Amino acid sequence: MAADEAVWPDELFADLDRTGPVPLYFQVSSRLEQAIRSGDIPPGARLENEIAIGHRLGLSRPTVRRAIQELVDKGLLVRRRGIGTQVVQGQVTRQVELTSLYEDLKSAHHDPATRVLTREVRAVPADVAERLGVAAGDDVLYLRRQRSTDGVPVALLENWLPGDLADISLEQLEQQGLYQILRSRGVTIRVAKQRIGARREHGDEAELLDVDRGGPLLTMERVAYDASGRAIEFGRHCYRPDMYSFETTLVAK
Amino acid sequence: MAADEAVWPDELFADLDRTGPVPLYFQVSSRLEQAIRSGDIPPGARLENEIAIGHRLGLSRPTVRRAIQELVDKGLLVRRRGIGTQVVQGQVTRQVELTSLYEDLKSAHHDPATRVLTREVRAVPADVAERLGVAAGDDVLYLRRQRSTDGVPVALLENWLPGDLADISLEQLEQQGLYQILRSRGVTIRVAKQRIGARREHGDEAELLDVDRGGPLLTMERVAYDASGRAIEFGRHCYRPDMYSFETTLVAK
DNA sequence: TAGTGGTCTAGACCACCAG
DNA sequence: TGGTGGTCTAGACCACTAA
Repeated sequence: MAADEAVWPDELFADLDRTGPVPLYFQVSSRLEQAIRSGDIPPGARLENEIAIGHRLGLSRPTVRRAIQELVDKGLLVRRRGIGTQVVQGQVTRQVELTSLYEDLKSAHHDPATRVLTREVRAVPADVAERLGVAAGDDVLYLRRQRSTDGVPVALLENWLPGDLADISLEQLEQQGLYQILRSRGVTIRVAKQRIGARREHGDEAELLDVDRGGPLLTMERVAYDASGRAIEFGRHCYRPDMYSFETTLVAK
Repeated sequence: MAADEAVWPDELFADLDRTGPVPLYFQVSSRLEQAIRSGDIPPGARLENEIAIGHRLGLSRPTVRRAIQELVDKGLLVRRRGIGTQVVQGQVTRQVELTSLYEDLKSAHHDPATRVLTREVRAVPADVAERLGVAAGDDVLYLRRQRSTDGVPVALLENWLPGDLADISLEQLEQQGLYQILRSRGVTIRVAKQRIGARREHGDEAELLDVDRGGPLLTMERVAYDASGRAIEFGRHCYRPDMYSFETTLVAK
């Protein structure tokens, strides 16, 4: 065994649950991720080889491989043929995930609040109809919300949803994120396509976001689709750049 | 066979190369991707089940599964247990990939050009030293470049590289992207962590980017690591928001 | 009930890299 | 030369969905 080989506590993986609904590869990868993020397995440490890990845990190599692959995709591990698998150097950061801003802020231990500025059913604008895949002139639900965290305005959110989702209540919107509401209605977002850019403030945005007139804003446009490929939501958001930015980890294929 | 079942031309997959270095799953996924992007397999079409595809192509199910998974991860296909695999609705967009801006622009059939504003070895600033993981006061290569496409300035790129990469020539920098130069030296980027934001123009940026004084700029900071986890490059870039934005496809796990 | 994808096994051969 | 990850096979059982 090499000197820099990681030898994690056996008990960390001793109690795999083979009867429950949680996949074995997920149990392994999530515990391994926790061990890395907590520093129990330090940056630069080498893992045992895949077959040895499998033997140690009583798992086949493909299952171990899949667990490791999860963390490679997250940018926590690096694999090199002929060398082995290592924990990456550098501090680990959170991924851009398919969650709403509300959940983003909540998981960062802030106190998010939503103020609904507009909620009405109206005819869909032409540019939105195209992105949402609905017929021109169809009724859609239009939302405009102001999102704050710890009392400071962070974002202005404009959203358009197909007419059959128009019965989302104002109370719900003030207490939950949009994606959370959709999930509770059995609508699950599977794919989203988004574009991040910047532009100058205009209209009432300076007042609502408490920024300088004509100052810079970070913008995001997104179309979200459910499992059947149907467009569920089109959003056009703008953020206070001193309060919010997008983090991503990219992994070469 | 269901009415909406996709039956792609057999000849599209008839000539799999089992001897060459290209993995079978990659041959399948790339041809399938092309068929989807070209519209030969239309949005909403259902694929055959995995075992049938495997039998048709003479491949085992895990190999077919992996090919399909590649396209699911790219947001081109959606899988549902008990239902099947479908091509997503909505136009397909390009992924944010681990390439440099130069290659981004070049692949979009534009004509990118680089003007090197500064290229010198200097002591590393404290904030950069931390991100690059080098000792305070170490010599690093500092680059400042102006990137244009079709004669219009698009971005200002500031980069810092460890001292042992300081012999990158000015001629190279004006003719290739930074990542391309690094690859030709055997340095391969494997993981990058980036943050996208916005801020106000300041200093000489208005002149160099041909934008209004104090106008909005799209910004990106990035640390890139090689396979061993060593930081290879720290970049601090700003973009003309009317000329550039970041597109991403997000897939729920 | 029949069909789908989700997971898992126990092997195999290969390409690449270090010593 | 020995060890590593990269790829591939040929099965198996299960959970979920639609008819």
